[in-house]
Amino acid sequence: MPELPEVETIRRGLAPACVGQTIQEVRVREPRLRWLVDPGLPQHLAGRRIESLGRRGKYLIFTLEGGDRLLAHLGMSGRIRLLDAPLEPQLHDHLDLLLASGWTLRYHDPRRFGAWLWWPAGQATHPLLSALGPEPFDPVFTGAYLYRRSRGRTLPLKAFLMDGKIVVGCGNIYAAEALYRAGLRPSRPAGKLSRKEADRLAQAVRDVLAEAVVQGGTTLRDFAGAHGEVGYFQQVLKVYGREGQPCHRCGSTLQNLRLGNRASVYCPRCQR
DNA sequence: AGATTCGCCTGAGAGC
DNA sequence: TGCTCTCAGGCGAATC
Repeated sequence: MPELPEVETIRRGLAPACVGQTIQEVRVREPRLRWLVDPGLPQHLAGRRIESLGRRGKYLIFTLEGGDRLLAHLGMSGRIRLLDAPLEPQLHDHLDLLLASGWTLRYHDPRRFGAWLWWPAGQATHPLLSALGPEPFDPVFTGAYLYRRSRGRTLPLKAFLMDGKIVVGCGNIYAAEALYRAGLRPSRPAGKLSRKEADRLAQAVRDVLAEAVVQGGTTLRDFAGAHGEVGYFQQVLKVYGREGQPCHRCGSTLQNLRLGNRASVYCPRCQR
């Protein structure tokens, strides 16, 4: 499940093969993704040069010469692989970008929660990005910021952290890990956060995500980078997926509670 | 407005 | 073997 570190890993893997390259052809085999792929997309992209590959939260942004953009989101199960030849597509290989260099960028997504969206240059902001909160590594993302935004909120801290309007990039895995590092219980109402705890939480979010980027993300089932390489952060996970196992810090049995239909593993002793 | 639930999807695993 | 059920979850939309 690609969260910020996985998307960043893919971006870094793709960039050297994409940036400066011309898109020769686009093949859409299955347009029914999160939103229907614009039938005009192949036309829009053919013959265009990719100027840069950026990231905003969990979105990849391909900027083309002239300022038009292509927005991609991997949803739950999306993968992008670089192939040195356009091999026979397999089940769930929904979309290909064929580059003039001979490389093929192939999108694979069994659950089809992902998206590929055309974003014309004339449109200054994209509606999916306009309401997003700061990047976790942005200097504005601080304890003071988290403290201010959490005032008056009653929802659980975990849901608060996973809200992209508060901060981007934190999905179920990294929200759970950050809360463990900060010693905060996932169910705690966000508004009850003290100023000091807000500092700890902001630091924990930054640290967890930064470390995960260094490790190349978390490979639990099938996440892989652009070249098929796996991530290593799963070896660092302290709570996610460890229900019933002992806390690495105090030995207590880790508990799982369901918050808004999502698994939330925590240590009942270390997290208050 | 904030909080909560739903819906979109398929694959893996459990249980029978 | 094969069926049914549950769970996984990003995130926008709908509802309370």
